[in-house]
Amino acid sequence: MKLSNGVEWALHCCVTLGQSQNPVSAARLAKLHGIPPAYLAKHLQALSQAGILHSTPGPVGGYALTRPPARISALDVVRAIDGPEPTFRCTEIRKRGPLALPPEECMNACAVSRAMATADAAWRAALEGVTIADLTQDIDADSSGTAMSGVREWLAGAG
Amino acid sequence: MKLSNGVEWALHCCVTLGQSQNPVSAARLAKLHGIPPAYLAKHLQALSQAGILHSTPGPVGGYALTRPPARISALDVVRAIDGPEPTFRCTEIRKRGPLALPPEECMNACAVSRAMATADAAWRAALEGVTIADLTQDIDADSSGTAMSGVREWLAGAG
DNA sequence: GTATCTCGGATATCTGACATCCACGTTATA
DNA sequence: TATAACGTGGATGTCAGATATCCGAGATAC
Repeated sequence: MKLSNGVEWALHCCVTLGQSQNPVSAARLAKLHGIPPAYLAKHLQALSQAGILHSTPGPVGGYALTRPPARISALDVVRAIDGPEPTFRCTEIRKRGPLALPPEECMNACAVSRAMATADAAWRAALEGVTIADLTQDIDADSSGTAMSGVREWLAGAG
Repeated sequence: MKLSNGVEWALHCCVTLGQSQNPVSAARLAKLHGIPPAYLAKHLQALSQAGILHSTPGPVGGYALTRPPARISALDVVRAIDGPEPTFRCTEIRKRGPLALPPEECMNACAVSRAMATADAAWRAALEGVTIADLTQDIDADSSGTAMSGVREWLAGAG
């Protein structure tokens, strides 16, 4: 099991966009983070379709957050990039083999599926409790308060 | 992100093995659950290497649990099948691009990585709280107490 | 009105999961 | 002792999804 690394890019991009009042193009976001521009564009599209980012076409266009960083959770970003499907998909083993259960006894999810779903819910709850604002603050604290001001300067400059 | 469906098979096989005092061959486990025998054998090998199952070669051989079902957690099985790697791998974005941080400021994990690791720990903790014995009891309750007796009968018979 | 910059969807490549098979060592039974 | 049954490990083929890229549609500034 592996999480798409696009999630990491998307989270960092949301943190960055929280530092800018003007739209930032996909190309500049890619250059700032040192990642492939064409591929990042695909993930930004997903964030846009999920309602996390607002895109403005034309010159001086780009992407911007649709709401304050404190109202965007890490779970929102993960769902947008990785999809809403749970990590575990039940194959309904109990309906197969010589001891297969009749469909009328399989109305609710099987015990294995329920246990995995509970763990999945715990994972999602933890992600829901972290916002882009939290991540921004933590990243700034890690750098002794220089990271975000550096980002703002870079965004203001020519890049 | 997707969890290998071998995890589902492995959990069901552990529940089944908990109902048998004698070793059960991979072929019979596959037939009972209606899944491909050759592929299941691969996963059973992983469970054996992880110390969850004990294998006995030769005729009347097969697999058996190494400890009581109450002492085998769902996390043990997931780790054996899916590997110990966390769901999120940090690409160290902060070391790339024009604002790359020097290595001496990257001694500890970045904020994004920490947030994902926390969620991952919550997921694993939830799985650790569920044992094979719990799953067995739940499956039996779902079937009004007929499922496990049916499994025991099938294992005792020729199959 | 035009040129330019942007997003958006369609397209190609490539890794890893899924699934299978076979030769080998081991063990119980005849 | 010979034989049959079983797990072990490696090699192999197949396929979905992630990775990576390109070009057309649309909007804005000049």
